Amino acid sequence: MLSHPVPQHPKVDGGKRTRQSILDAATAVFADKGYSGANVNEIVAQAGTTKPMIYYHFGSKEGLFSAVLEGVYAGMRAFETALEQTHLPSEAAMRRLVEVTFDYHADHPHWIRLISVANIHDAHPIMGSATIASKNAHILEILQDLLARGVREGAFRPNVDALHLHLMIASMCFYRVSNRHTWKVIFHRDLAAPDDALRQKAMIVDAVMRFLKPSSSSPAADAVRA
Amino acid sequence: MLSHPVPQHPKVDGGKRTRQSILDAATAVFADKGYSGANVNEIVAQAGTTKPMIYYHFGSKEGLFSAVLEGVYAGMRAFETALEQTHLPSEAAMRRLVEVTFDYHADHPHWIRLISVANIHDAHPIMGSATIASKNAHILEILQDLLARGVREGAFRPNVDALHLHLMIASMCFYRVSNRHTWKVIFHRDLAAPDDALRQKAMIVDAVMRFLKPSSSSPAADAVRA
Amino acid sequence: MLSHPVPQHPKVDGGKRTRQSILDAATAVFADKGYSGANVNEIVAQAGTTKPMIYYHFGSKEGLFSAVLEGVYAGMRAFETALEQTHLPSEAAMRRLVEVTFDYHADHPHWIRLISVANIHDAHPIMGSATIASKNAHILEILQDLLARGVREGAFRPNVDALHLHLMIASMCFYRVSNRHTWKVIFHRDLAAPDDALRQKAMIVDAVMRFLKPSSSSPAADAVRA
Amino acid sequence: MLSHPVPQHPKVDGGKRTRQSILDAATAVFADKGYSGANVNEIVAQAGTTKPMIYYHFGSKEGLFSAVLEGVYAGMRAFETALEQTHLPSEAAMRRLVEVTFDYHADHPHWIRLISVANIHDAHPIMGSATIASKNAHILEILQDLLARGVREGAFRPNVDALHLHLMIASMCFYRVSNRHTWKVIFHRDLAAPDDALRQKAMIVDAVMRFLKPSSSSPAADAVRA
DNA sequence: AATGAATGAGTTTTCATTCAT
DNA sequence: TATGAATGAAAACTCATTCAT
Repeated sequence: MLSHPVPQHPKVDGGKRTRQSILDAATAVFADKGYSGANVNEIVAQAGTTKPMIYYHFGSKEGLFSAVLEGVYAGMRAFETALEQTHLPSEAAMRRLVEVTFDYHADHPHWIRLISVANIHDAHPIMGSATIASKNAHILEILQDLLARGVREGAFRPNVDALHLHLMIASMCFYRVSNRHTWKVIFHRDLAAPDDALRQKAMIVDAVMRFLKPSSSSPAADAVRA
Repeated sequence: MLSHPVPQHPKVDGGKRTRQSILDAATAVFADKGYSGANVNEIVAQAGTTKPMIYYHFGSKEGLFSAVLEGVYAGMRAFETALEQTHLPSEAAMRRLVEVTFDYHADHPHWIRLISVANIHDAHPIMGSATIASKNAHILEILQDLLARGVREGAFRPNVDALHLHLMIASMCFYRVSNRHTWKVIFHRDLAAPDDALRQKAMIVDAVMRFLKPSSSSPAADAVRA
Repeated sequence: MLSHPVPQHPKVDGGKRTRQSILDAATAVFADKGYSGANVNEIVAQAGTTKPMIYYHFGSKEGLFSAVLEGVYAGMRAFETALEQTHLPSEAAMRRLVEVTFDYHADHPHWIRLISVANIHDAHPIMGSATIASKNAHILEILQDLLARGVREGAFRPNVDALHLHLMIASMCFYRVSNRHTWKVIFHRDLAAPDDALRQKAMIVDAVMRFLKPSSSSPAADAVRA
Repeated sequence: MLSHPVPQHPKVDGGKRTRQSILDAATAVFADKGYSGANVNEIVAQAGTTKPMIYYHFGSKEGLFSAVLEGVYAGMRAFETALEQTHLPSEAAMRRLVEVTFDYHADHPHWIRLISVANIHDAHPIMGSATIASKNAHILEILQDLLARGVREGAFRPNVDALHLHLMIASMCFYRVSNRHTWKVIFHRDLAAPDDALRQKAMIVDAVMRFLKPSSSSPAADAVRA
C-alpha cells in the first residue's frame, strides 16, 4: 500500500529507513483505526519490520503515536509557512490563504483523522511532546499581520481576533473532511464530490471575505470585541 | 457516577431499565475512550449489570455503539425540531437558530465526541441502523424554509444552498468543541472558557448573518450557484 | 428445517409437543455439532421454544443428550425386531438381514453421528440411562438363532460367534457412513454415491455369505474358536 | 503426563520444542474431549506453555486441530508405506497386511478418535490442509498391486475393487475401536479384551481371505464389478 | 407449562511488550 | 539494529443454567 523503497542494505543507514517505514505505516494505521484500534502487528507488517523495532525506536505504542502526530504538525508548520503571501494585496492574499488551507485539508484526510484521534483521547499523548506545543502558532502571526495590513489598506474591518478568524477558517476546512462519513449517512451527499467541493470552497472564501469586509451597517462585531 | 434510580425491583420492567443503564454507561465510556478504547467491563461496571446483558440486549459491542449513536441522533432530531421559530422575523429567527445550535453543541460534548468516533471508523457501525439514516435531515427543511422566507422578506440574498449553510454553521459549532484539546496544546487558549465562548458565539452569528445579507457589491456567491 | 406442526394450543397436550420438538431439534443439532459443540440456544430456536423448557423436561443438557440417544436406540430396537425373518431359508434370511442393516445405516446418518458422539465422550452420558443398556442386545439373539438354523440347514458353518458376525456386519455398514467425510478428502470418492453404494452393499453381502459358507478347505476359523 | 524432555533452554531451538509440545498435548486433549470439548487452557497447561503460543504457532484452535490431524495422517502414511511386503507370497502378504492394520488401529485409539472427531465436524478443518488431501491414498496402490499379484498367482479372484477391499478391512479394524464404548454398554462385552481381540483379529483375517479366494460357485461378486 | 431477563463462570482470542540471540 | 519466540494481562464474547413472573 505504502510505497517506500525495498531496503536492500538494511543495516547500512543506521536504521533510519526502518524508523521511517514504521512511521509511515503507523500514520496510515492510526488514521484508519484510531489509537486503541490500531494494532502493533499490523503496523510492523505494513512496515515490513518486526515489533521490537517499534520499541527500539519509539519506546512504546504511545511514543509512536506521538511521533506520528509530530509528523502531522511538522507538515502543518511547513504548509503554514508557505501561506505568507506578502506580494499580494491583502484581499487577494486572504482569498488565497483560505483556498490553500481548504486544499491542504482536502488533500490530507489522514492527518485530519489523526488530529481527531488525538482530540478523542484528550490530546494526552501529544502533551508529552514539547516539539508540538512550541512554535506551532505561526499561523496566528501570519493572520495577525495580514489582518493588520488589510485594515491599513482599507480592505478589512478592524478588531477581528486572529484566533477567531483562524477558528472560522479551520472549522469549515476541517469539519467537511472529518465529518464526511456521518454526513453521507444522514444527508446522502458526499462532501468530497469534486464539483460540490468546488462550490464549498467558493462558499467558504465568500463567507470569510464577507466576514472581514468593512461595513457601516454592521458594527456589531466590533462592539463584541470592545 | 451516572444518576439513574437504583433498581429496586430489577426484573419488573421487562428489562428496560437494564437496557437503559447500559446505554447510559456506554454513552459515557465510548465518548471518553473511543470505540476500541472503550472496555465492556467498564461499561457493565458503570451500568451495574453484567457482560452477557450487553450481548443479550445489543448483540455485540458494535451493536451497542450503534444503539448509542442512535440515541445521539435521536437527541439531535428532538433538538432540531425545536429550532423552528416561525413567529420571529427571518433575521431574528436565523440569529436565534445559530445561537441555539451553538449552545446545543457546547452543552453536549459527549455527543460530539461520539460523532467524531463514528467518523474515525468511517461511520460503519451506524450504517446498519436504518433509523439514523432516515428522517435526520429535518434541519435542511427548516433551513430551506427559513432561507426562502428571508429572501421573501428581503433579509437574505437568494441562491444560498441550505446544505452549505448548515455546513457552515455546524462546522463552527462542532469544531470548537471537537478540537478543543489540540487547540489548547497548540494555541494555549481554551476555546471553552466562558467569556471567550461568548465572543465566539457572537462571531459565528455575525459571520452567518453577513454571509446571508443581500449585497449589490458581491454577487459572486450567486454566480457560483448557477 | 424440521417440520413439526405449529402448536396451535400450546398448553393443551401436557407439554408433550414441546418436549418432542426439543427432542427433534436436539437430535439434529447434536448430530451436527457434537455434544460440546451443540448449543442450547440453537436447539430451542430450532424447536421454537425457550431454554427453561429444556431444564423443565430434561433436567440438563446432558439429560437431553441422553434422551436423544435413547431415541436412537429405541429406533434401533424397533428396526432390529423387524429383522426376524423366520419364513425365509437361512441363507436368504441372512442376505436380507445384511441388506436391511445396510439400508438402515445409510438412511440414518444422524443416528450414526450421535453414536459416534457418544463414543467420543466414552459413552458416559448414556450410562446413566438404564433403558438403553437393557434389552438392546436383541440383535444377538436373532443372529444366534439364524446361525443355528443355518447350521442345521447346512447353509452355514458352525462355531461362528454371533457377536463377531454382528461386529463384521455393523462395522461395514456403520463405517462407510461415519467416516464418509474423511474418505472423501483422502480418496476423492464419495461412499454415498448411489451406484457405488449399491456395489458396496453387494460386496458386504458377499463378504458375509462367504464368511459363513461351510468349507472343507478353510477350517481355520473353527480352530480359532476352539 | 506426556513425556517430552523438559525444556532446559527454551528459546534455543527456534520454537520447535514449544510447537511440538503443544501438538502433543493437543493430540491427547482433542482425542479425549472432542473438538469443542477440548479446552485451550488444558492444552497449554499440559504443554507447559501459554495460550498465545497456540495462536502464534497455529493461528487458531481450528488451525491447531488441523495440524493435529495432519500428524495423524502423516503417521498413517508412514505406517502404510511399511505395509508393502513384496517378498511374501500374495496370500501370506495379505494376511500380514490385515494383521498389521488391525494392530495399528488397536494400538492408536487416540488417532481413531481424532478421525471420528473430524468426521463429526464434516472433516471441514482438514480440508484446508493440502498435505492431507494429497498422497494419502498410497494404501490403494499397495492393495491394487497385491490384488493383481494374487490374481496372477491364482490366490485371489479377479475384479475386486481395491477401494472396497480397503473399506472392508478398515471398517472392521476401525469400528471395533471407535465404537468400543457403546458396545460395552449395550453388549456388556469389551472388544478390547486381549483374548477376544485376538479372536477378532483371526476372524477379520479369515473374512478377508474368504472374500478374496477364487471360487467357481460364487461368481456373483464378479458380476457386480462388471 | 411457559417466558424474558439475568447470572457467574468460562471460552477463545488479542494485545502491547520483552527476552535471548 | 534486527529477529523469532515468548509472556501476562486483559479483551470480547459464550455458555449452561436459573430467577421471577
